[in-house]
Amino acid sequence: MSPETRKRVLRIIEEMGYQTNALARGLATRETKTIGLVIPDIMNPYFTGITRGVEDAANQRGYNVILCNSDEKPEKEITYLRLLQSKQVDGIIVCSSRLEDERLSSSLSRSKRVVLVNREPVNTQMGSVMVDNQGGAAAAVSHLIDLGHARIGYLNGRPTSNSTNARLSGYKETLRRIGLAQDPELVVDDSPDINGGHRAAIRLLRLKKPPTAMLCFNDLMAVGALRACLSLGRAVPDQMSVVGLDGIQVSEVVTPPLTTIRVPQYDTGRQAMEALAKLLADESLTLPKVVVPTELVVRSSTGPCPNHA
Amino acid sequence: MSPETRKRVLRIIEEMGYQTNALARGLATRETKTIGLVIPDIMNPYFTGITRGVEDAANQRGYNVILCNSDEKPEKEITYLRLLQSKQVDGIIVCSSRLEDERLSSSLSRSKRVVLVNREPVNTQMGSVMVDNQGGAAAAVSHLIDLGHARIGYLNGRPTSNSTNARLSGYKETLRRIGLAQDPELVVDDSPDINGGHRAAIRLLRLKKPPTAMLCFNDLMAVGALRACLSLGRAVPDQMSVVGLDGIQVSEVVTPPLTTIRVPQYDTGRQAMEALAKLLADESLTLPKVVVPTELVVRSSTGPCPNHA
DNA sequence: CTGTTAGCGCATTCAG
DNA sequence: CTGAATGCGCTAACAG
Repeated sequence: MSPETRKRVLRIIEEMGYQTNALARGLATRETKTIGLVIPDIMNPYFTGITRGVEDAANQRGYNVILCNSDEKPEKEITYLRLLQSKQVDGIIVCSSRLEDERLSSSLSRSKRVVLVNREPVNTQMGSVMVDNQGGAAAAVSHLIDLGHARIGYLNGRPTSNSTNARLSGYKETLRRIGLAQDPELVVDDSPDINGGHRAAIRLLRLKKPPTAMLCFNDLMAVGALRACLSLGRAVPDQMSVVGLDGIQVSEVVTPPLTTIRVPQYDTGRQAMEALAKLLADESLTLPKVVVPTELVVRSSTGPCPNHA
Repeated sequence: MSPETRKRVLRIIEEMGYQTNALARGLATRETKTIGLVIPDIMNPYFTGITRGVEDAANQRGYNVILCNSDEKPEKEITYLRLLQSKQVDGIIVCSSRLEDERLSSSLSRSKRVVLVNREPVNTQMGSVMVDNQGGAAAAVSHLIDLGHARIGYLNGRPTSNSTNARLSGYKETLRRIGLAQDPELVVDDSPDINGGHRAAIRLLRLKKPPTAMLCFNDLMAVGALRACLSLGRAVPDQMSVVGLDGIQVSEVVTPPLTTIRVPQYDTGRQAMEALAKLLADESLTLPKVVVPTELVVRSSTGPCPNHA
């Protein structure tokens, strides 16, 4: 055909909004430019940040992301994993999976590229992004010890979560390292949200020998603890110090602003996607394993130990 | 083959984790069981709730959702829309689009099923889910008037957004209906976040004749306003009433807890997906158009007008 | 370097 | 009712 006709045809095609069918392309090339993201719950601000980090990094590299909320239910997680693979996603990022190693790896086809967030890889083909939860909790405890606190309570989340265990052991480890007594009644479990924090804090406050400071599994629990102190008439930080973990937005908005350990959610997500992109680009590369650091943010919910002053 | 062999083959297939290739199926059936969700920003708690509502309803119906953050940038939105269509999603939900009608409809192929959230449909083939923003703002103003306030400031968001305009006109409309004077200097624009609210509130508080109450475009701005009051020494609600809009989680956690207009984000998302599913199921159905109601939640940031008492 | 063809893995159609 | 052929729209390998 003449070059002129050709041009006209191309322009018309453009005008009519023609776009190549990505399904057909995917079938032919075995590349969909789509990845799957499995998280417990997008409504949890912690995972919201991760999601945004993943999406930005993905978009930048020409990938789309399919969002899956597992609600920490193993069956839901497995169903999503199957679905994602049947949709031929190029890779999958799984956050805070609660599946046993066995079920997790059997739900993933051997060839699928996977990056785990907040969980040790279950085989040698997965990348991983680990937040330094243990170090974060340790820094929080050290901060309280520096302020003179010796009886430090810990509001634990649900013990089945990886982050929970890492943070708990950061707490215990630090107490031991410093040589402080560990009173088992100072560690209480509850759901990792505001209500759970409230309940757990009340239990601690009603102890015969209550702690002078409380470290909380996450900021949401810390907010609940703040409220518990308020309702029982304990002034924060004068009579009770409270420190959270995560550094979500509410932590700076509550009264008093929360001393917390900032965990860079956005960056975690971004790194996860970058690790996945590396796996996707180069098969034989050494597995990406990144550790995301945490940072102590001192605000107004912690102060010197009253008895100690 | 023998039925026994057959059984064994099927079992092996099952064990090896075989799953049908959704790409190939999609190519053949022209149905991908995937939808696209375009929102400004998942980090905004308002959209987080919508997203979860969409995802739940989608999952329940066997759909996956591709998440797209547009950051309210027209080019980004258009790019995503093209991408989603090239991936042959069955339908698209677009939240708070800032595109002009022309560009929005030309970015969508005529056959694609679309549901708009917080925006009037631009043609007769789209479904829509509208939050009753105007009614919500009106209820907030009425609440303040009932408390005796006559000078009511309004912290407006960016005037290019649909929600902003609806809320602003709810405010103006109510003042007019009651017969209260409208002082233009009582309406200030700023970015719809904590810092924007802080700045805007300061401007209002420094007026020669400051208002006795402030209505804020959203809860984030209201939190900023609360802080502004604190920093300028105005007691809330004794010297200044503040009301927010949205009912996100922070609104109940700040001090004092915010009186606000609750907008059911989750339900908005859910309804949007249900509307889309209807469009997908039945071509000739009357277009789903749903209006989501709002609800006044009175907490502790509003009180009687001091001069009036 | 351009133009043609086979095949990706399904669903659907048609024949047996 | 079961089994083989056709095509979905694209890319890749191939031939001209």
